[in-house]
Amino acid sequence: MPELPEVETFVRALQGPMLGRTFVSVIITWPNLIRPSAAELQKKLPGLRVERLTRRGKYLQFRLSEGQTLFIHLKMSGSLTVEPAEAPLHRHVRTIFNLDNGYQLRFKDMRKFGRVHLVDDPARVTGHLGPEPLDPHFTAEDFVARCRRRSGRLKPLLLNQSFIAGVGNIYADESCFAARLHPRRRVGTFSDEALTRLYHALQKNLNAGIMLKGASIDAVYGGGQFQNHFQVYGRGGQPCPVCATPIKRIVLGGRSTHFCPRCQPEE
DNA sequence: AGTTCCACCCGCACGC
DNA sequence: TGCGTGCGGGTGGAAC
Repeated sequence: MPELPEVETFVRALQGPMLGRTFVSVIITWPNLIRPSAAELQKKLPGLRVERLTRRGKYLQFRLSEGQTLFIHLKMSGSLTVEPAEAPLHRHVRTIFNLDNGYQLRFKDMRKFGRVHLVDDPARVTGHLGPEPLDPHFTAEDFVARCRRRSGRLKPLLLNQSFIAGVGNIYADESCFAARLHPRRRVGTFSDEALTRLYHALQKNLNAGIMLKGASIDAVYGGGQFQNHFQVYGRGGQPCPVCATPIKRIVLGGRSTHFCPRCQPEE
């Protein structure tokens, strides 16, 4: 379910319980999620220690001893908890990582879209990702230049992880609204100024999401508060907070898309 | 001849 | 019962 801010929230919550811990064993109840294979994870992971826990795009990245890296992608419905081994097990837990202190890292994923990767070369998993939108080295000029090399429609481009990493459906819609750009327009039709507005809108919304511990829009992930600050996402038919025109909902690139037809004119 | 774009689709649960 | 929907993204064929 998470986008960048929600994944970041998981990373921060898990750092305390996970840093310095050593994996003891792995229990796999749904092998299809594991890459390269369930057998390989069970063979290689025991004895490896968590040295760093970070995020790259929407991946959680566990830097392990012996140069190994564990990636977890939560996709639409995944979540992670650290619980005592004796705590009741939820039926949607797909992978259980036993730790050296009697606790377990539990990967729960109702829809089974998530992925677990254990690799020696991180680039095999995240090498295709575009820049981090909140990286201070990634400037507005970089963003505009990147846009100038593309020809597609705006929103599908923002959702393309090889164009920019970590942006999903909510933050794309909210950022297009904040920058007053129609999500279906071709990116080449926007001025440098418009794209610079979008760059700042993305940073502002992603940072707000992180501050509020992400958005909780269903029962799978709770605790975040960003859903209370949506301007357009999920608000089809309701008045635009700026001009009171009803928010439109369309399908774009296969995803529901929300915008104000007056604040975000097409052409 | 690549490269880019876009619809489709992958389990599952929930609400109308 | 049935259908539409979903905080993602890989795939493959179509279109530049």
